Amino acid sequence: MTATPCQDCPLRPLPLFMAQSDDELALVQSLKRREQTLEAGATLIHEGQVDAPLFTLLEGWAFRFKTLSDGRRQILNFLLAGDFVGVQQKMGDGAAHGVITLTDAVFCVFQRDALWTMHREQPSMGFNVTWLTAHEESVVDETLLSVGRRSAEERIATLLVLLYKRAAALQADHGAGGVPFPLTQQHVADALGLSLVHTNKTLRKLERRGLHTLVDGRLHLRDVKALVRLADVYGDGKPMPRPLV
Amino acid sequence: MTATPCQDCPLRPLPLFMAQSDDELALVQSLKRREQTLEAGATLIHEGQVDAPLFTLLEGWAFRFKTLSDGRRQILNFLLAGDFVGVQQKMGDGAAHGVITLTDAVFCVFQRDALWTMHREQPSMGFNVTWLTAHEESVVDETLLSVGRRSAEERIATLLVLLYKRAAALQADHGAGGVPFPLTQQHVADALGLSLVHTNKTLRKLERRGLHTLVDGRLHLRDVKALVRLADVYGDGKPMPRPLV
DNA sequence: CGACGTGTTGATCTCTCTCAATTAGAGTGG
DNA sequence: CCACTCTAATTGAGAGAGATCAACACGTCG
Repeated sequence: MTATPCQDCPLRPLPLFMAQSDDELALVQSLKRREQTLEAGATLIHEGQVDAPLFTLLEGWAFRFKTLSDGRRQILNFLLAGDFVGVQQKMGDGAAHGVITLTDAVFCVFQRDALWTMHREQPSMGFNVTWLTAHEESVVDETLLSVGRRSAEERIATLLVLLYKRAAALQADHGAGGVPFPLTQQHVADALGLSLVHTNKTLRKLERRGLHTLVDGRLHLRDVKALVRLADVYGDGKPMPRPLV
Repeated sequence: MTATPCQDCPLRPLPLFMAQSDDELALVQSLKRREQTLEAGATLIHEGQVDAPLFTLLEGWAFRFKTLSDGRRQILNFLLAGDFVGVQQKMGDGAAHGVITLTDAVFCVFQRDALWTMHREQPSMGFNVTWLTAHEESVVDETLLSVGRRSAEERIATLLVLLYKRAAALQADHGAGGVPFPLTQQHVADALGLSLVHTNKTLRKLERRGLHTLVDGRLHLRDVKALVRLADVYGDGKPMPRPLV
């Protein structure tokens, strides 16, 4: 439980994050409650939980999800280092989604009213939070497009390309040596609205075609061109620089 | 083009919206550029458009969508009076989604930097925007759950229930006499990731079973209990009071 | 009156799901 | 060191929900 001072946050050096003023840093520091370490597969937020605090994912992978009462599960999006969790259930009846870790993970925990304090004391950070939230929505939008209108092959290609880009952006080598891929096929299935079996078959098909390899928890894209063509994603999909909160 | 003063905004009396201080009203008023009236089926924002301003929907219905290059379209969510449009494409490469009206509609247009000004000058409003954005994401989350994990019947039931509640909340009679339902079956199909034909058959099946009626552009829920059971939505789905921006 | 958009219905077709069984690796305990 | 167990990945076979193809009905509108 040795909380890293925000000043030394491991996220700060990453090119993905914008510089913070001293004031902003001090404010975040003052709102930070503690750090929370969870092992892989642990639940950070239960579906329907009330009063969940706010989190920033410092290290590791996690995902947000919703389930139907008979157990069918839909993964809403994946959370990587720097992602913000918990803005949604602010106010009102509790979390509409759960959060579970994919790997051992470290979260930065903020008290519940931090969101408002941040807006009030440092509007620039409030603005960043708005932007971050909007950006997360656009990620969900893209997944909805996949699940609603892409074939199984296309969905998988899209997921591989987008997750690869996000993970690569967090690495020094920008993904040259592949990126960690801590999802089981069940996670992929739940994220794309597919069955486990069909996910497996489709994944194997793409792999046999030489589009990617997936060994030992690491993802390599072997034929980005073909994957992008399948995925039909706009632009180069590179994430924009994001504000750090 | 007689712009309504925000003071007299038709949205304000609605129970759904929170009271605004005079300062807040004055600020919004100062940021408001003009009103824009569009007829049904018109494009407010083109997919990929850059520099789109911010909008609030004052009157009518619209929807956000994305398309694949071969024309397959996914509707991301529906916009009703009071909804905010355009936070997403702030910053960076342009809108990731398009917006088209379903009915004749009136939008309140804000200059592009209004988002930042609002945060800076009135943090309470900035906070509201964050919250509104997060809330919209949760609507998309719910749709993703539908499209990913619900059967065609369940998806349609969910859409009917949720749209009904949203529309009813905007009416004085709270939906007693049904609510307007300006979607064609193609819209329903595009929102739920179904084909037009299958949407029609499923819609008819539910209607024949007496769960709802859909005549003359108005939706009546005849058996809410059964619809909710099919939809498997948590809580009573009633929208929470929302901040007005 | 013909063109068009929307809704409706029947007949196939196929993509994806479900069921079932097997393999491989990682732990655990004897 | 060897069962034994568990989880994740894999593959085949059959079934089914939903897609596609094709017609037709109805109203509006120029």
